[in-house]
Amino acid sequence: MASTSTPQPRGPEPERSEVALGRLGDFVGFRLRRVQNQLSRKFAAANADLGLRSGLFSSLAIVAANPGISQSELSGAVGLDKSVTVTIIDELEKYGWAERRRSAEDRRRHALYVTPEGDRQLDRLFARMEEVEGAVLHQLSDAEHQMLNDVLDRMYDAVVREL
Amino acid sequence: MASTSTPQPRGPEPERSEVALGRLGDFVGFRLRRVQNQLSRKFAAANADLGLRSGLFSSLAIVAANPGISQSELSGAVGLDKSVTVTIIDELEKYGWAERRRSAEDRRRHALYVTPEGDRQLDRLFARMEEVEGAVLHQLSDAEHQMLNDVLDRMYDAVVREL
DNA sequence: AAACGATAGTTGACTTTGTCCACTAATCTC
DNA sequence: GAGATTAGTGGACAAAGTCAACTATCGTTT
Repeated sequence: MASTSTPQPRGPEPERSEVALGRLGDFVGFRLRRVQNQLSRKFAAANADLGLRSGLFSSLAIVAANPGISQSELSGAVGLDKSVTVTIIDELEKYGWAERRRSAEDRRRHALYVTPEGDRQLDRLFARMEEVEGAVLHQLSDAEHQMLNDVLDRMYDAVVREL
Repeated sequence: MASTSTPQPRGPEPERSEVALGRLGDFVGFRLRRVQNQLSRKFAAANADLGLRSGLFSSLAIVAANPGISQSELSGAVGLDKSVTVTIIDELEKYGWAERRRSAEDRRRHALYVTPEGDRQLDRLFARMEEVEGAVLHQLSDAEHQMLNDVLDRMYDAVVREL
């Protein structure tokens, strides 16, 4: 991947203006989206040099945490379609960060594993992510941070359970 | 940090395939994305009958809260490109929910206004959004809800300020 | 063991969404 | 008035997700 030009994720700059939010400000979903948009924008900018496809990082992280996971399970965990997962694993293999191994018990399955090089890359990515989040989390006390994680987990459980 | 990452020795026991998050669980951005994805999915499903384009709802809400706002200002507020805003306003006008009026002072600008019908539609949409969020927020105490909003606002201010 | 349906992975067509660039009309500056 | 700037528009393009079909394996039924 030496010759291709790196795609630069740039977008409209976050505007600090005096626009009223109105009733929109009463909803958590709006605040959530706002923060999350900016965070992912920052993370993409920090990793623009690598030209990472979105979803690649989390997929790699999930595989690392679940050695031998199948592509279907990975799809479910990351929330992507199976077909998208295929192309992500393709890229991961191309980079040499992960590999497919046919499962011995069920030869339909591809058991996924992270390579040592993939582990190193993951370390780098996690470090960058920590850096990006650090500036934001610095605003929060430890208790608030903990509360936030806890609340978000409960919200996630609630919203997932009712589907 | 919350209680999520649990190293699982995945044995050949497919009781309930719980996927480990690993280090990913240490990041707020991940949790944020997770919850927000599910929430917006639910909201889209609740409004599938209307075939709403994404961003249309928030645009309408912003116009309602800022009568006479220009398209550029709206773009900045919602975080979309100007060209995208154009097509959104096109749709809003087609539905009869909003309208462009040429500004008298600056004839380049389109001052945007929500129609009475648009206001009624907005009421319906806000009601649905409340319904969608209600199931999730029900998990939270009032104090937690308040703290969540406060924390998210501070995070947003922090991430916006450093650009 | 042959046949059936179900599952894992793959591929390709299609839609949606966002980004970028060029063009116009109007405004502002000098 | 000339030239630069801004608001809005249109179109080309790329990234990303959805969907349906297809192959190969597996499990179960008969």
